Amino acid sequence: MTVTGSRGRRERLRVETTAEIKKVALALMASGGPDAITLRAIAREMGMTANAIYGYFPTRDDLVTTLINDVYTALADAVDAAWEATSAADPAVRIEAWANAFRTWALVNPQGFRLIYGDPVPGYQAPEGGPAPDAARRVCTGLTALAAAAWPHARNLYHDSIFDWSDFDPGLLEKVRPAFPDLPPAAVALALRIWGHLHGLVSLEVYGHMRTQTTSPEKLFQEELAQLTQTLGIPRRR
Amino acid sequence: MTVTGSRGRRERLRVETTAEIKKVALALMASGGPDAITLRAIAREMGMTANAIYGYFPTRDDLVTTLINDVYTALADAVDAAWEATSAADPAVRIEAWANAFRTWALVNPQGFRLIYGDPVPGYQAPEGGPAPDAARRVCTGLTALAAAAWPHARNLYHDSIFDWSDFDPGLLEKVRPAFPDLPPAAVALALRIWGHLHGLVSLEVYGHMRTQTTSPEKLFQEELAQLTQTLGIPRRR
DNA sequence: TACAGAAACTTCACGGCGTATAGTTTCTGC
DNA sequence: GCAGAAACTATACGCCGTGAAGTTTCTGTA
Repeated sequence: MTVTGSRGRRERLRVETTAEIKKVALALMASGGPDAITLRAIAREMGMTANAIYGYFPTRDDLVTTLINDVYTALADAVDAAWEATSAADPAVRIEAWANAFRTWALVNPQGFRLIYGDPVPGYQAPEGGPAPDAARRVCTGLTALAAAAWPHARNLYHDSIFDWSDFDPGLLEKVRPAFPDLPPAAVALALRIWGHLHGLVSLEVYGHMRTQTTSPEKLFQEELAQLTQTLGIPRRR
Repeated sequence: MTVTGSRGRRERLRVETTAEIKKVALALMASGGPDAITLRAIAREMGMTANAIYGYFPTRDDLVTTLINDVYTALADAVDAAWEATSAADPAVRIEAWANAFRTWALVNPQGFRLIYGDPVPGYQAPEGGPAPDAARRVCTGLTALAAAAWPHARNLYHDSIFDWSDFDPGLLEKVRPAFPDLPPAAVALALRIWGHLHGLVSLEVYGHMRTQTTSPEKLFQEELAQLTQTLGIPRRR
């Protein structure tokens, strides 16, 4: 091995090419949806043969899996950042910031949202383990933080909760329980329900199903947030 | 034209073949998802050439559009039936019946749910008009009925509503306002929000995103319904 | 009943897709 | 300087939707 590492050169080129493949794939996705991610189109864009990509990803599904991971991570970063940017003193503001960041990200990256949450791509089957679930967990952990922030106000609404820890995935609890030791199972259930609420409204909007019903999905979402904080018993801010 | 109508024979065969194409397409979809709907596979199954199908549907997207219409109509029928099967006297039971019918249909016909609400198929673009929006409207009208049933209890929660009629699609209002003349815009917004809630939870479940978080999505959904009726101010039954 | 024409269907062809196999070029470390 | 690995290309196969042209079968009418 030389001083500057000529072996490192190959490796660097490899990393760069891998990055370019992903970059081109994401660009194709942004302009034509998840289905536009074809090896041949990527190769065409890069001045390569489609088969060259097989040196970097064993199969198209592996490429898609990697992209899902990256995009999901970007979403998790966005909502985390919105959360961190607000003060813990005002739960309502925090929750609204998180939710708005979620929706805004989805509207800015509709194809990314589809990639993550839709049929990702023709016959794609999600692998069991891997890093994409990690990003999902980050989002869920963020949601639990949201529920935790509301819990002091909301706890009395859930006295007769039917949930216990066995109702949840161990992998999720592993992340969540250490972070929020005092939180009961009912709060995790609340977090998942809120996830469902927000996901539903956003996904109907992103997929265009709202367009034929309402002209102002924005208003609908803000109403949702207002009702959410109110339902959670959080005093209105200002 | 003969007495029994020999022209009618051609027509009957035509109708039958059209029906068979759709039947086979739905079967393919049920077993392999929306992407398994290929003209060649359908033709193979029917002992025909793929191009023969062009005599019945101008393009594959038109076939898919027809299927979406049929499947969406089936969903609308299912929830309508559940609604009709319950008494108007107990709004909580009615609402829960409607929502459970929605979720159950989705779990029994996951591929149908994907066809309706997902990326329907690789590059498919939904046409503007057509009968599929009609089924969507039926579902939304059902939801409005749901909101209407709850409105006597829930109205005082929405005194400072920000909605007016211009926030909604005229086509929707055309259906909804005659059916529920006394309902304010806020109730329609509530209906759409409830749609979002239910759609979100069900779609996360159908697409498998819940599987890595909770082991009992059923419990989560029932909790959702319990909280929903409670939030709407409907007295708990029994 | 014979026949023109329409309808139903097949054959052939094109380009696009993922991907397997085999061959070629280019780089790297000794 | 050279063996071997790594990167990449060429060719091929079987899928796909779809267009054009040809063939068979049915049907209403003369």
